[in-house]
Amino acid sequence: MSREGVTPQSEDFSAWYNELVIKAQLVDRGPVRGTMVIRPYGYRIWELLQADLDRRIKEAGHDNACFPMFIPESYLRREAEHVEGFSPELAVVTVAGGKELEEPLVVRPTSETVIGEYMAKWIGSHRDLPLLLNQWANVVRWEMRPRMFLRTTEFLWQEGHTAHIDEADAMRETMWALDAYAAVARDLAAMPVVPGEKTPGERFAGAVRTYTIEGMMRDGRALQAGTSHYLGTNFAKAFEIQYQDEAGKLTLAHTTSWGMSTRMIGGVIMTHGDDTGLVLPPRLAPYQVVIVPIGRKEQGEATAAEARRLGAAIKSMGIRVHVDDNRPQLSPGFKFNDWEMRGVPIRLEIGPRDLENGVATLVRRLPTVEGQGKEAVPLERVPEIMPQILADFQAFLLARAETFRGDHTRAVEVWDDFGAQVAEGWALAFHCGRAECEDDIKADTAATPRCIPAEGPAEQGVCVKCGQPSAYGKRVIFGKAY
RNA sequence: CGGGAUGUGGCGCAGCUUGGUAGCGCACUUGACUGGGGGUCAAGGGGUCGUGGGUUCAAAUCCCGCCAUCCCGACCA
Repeated sequence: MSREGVTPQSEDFSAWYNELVIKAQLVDRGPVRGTMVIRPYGYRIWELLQADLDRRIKEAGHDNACFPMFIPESYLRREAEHVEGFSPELAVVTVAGGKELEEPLVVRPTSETVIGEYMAKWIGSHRDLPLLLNQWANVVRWEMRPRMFLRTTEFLWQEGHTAHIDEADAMRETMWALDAYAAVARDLAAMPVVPGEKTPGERFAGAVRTYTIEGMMRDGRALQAGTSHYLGTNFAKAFEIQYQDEAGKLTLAHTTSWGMSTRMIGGVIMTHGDDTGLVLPPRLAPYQVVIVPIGRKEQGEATAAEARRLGAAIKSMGIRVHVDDNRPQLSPGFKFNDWEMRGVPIRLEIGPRDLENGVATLVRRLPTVEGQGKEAVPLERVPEIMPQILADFQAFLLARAETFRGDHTRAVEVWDDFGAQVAEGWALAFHCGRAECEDDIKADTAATPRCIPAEGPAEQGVCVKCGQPSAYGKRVIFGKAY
């Protein structure tokens, strides 16, 4: 790792990512394998995501709650598929208070089981439904191969858990959550995503149907950025979540669960970042604007004073701004590079020359249609134009990501073209729907079915791999995934 | 769990082959100059060399064990 900057993304994407998350001060390595310390700069991004999603969740009628992180091991066992799916990655506490425990405690990998137990307790009548719960929590999954944000041993997320009177209502809920995730990804993260259903092989352990939003990273790989599950009556059976219907008959509830995690931050990094470092969409940037005063002595005092005054004016517009006036040991050039690496959307420079001319020098993190290089903006106009500049930059990032995804997605008709396409991006292909066939494809190309896109046109064909008739009535997106 | 690598001031590394005073760059502290794209000079502070044992007059260096982390593959939000 060199002192200046990061390994260029174009040279080694993986090294770029690993260095960048540390150097941009988003995270530090945790003391335990696979864990991360989320530093203030990274945590602020999470808070911004969280604030928006939490608002949506509450507006749609859900209430936040918080369940214990320790789950009796026996709970997990009650749903056969669920326990089978999670067993390999559980952290289990067997000793506590200096004594061997009678029943081991699992550190929650997700909370369907505990919450199911309490749903059963709290639901009696059809009038108790729907029960709409959400919790913001940390969960632990002992993953084989950790990667900052994308797959850490412990991560933060939100998990929604709901119980409904019937399948139709539960499915409405499932799709509501998926839409909310797509909206957060698109509107905040400027990350275009494809909503769709997972194939049976990729389904959540214990779900009847799993839905996902898939984003494309700048190396062409796919990232599952949020999932929503219709759990049918699987957990209702296991935990006896039932209600008396209007006729007085005891009936199983239909449940859902849905989650979005700190992985989304990894998605932001890999959707927008470039050789220079992070590129943060304004709506998620801890600092939307950074002001760098230039000059020493009296000049420095004057520019710093103006920078602070301008900073206050910009802040009063509701914009997150930082004045970099407390690091006299660093040269302006260093600061420029530093803030670019850390992904700040807009930089304002105020030097003696600017002051003479009554302007600030404005620089965008990337050249956009609105502005290319540096431009001088009259000081008094800066605050009023800033909201639009930020909005334009946000829109530019989304459009750029959409273009990138379009350029790296192709329909593939024959197996000979498949490998090359998934090396670059996504392949839209027909598939027979057989799990063994998915496995063959994965063994050959490392690609997996990412989703059956909700928006995909109805089409029939033959499986790109084995030639059998296609399933699903449309093409499936294949890609290499994180 | 397989394959590869690494553990030496805060960070990045050299030193190990051939045992003998622990070194370099960056960062940090102080001062001066400098400041519009990763400054210059000067003077400083800071290290049980991952860990346990062994060999030796003497171990960062040689031998054995252990631990941890990272990277690449098989599982996953």
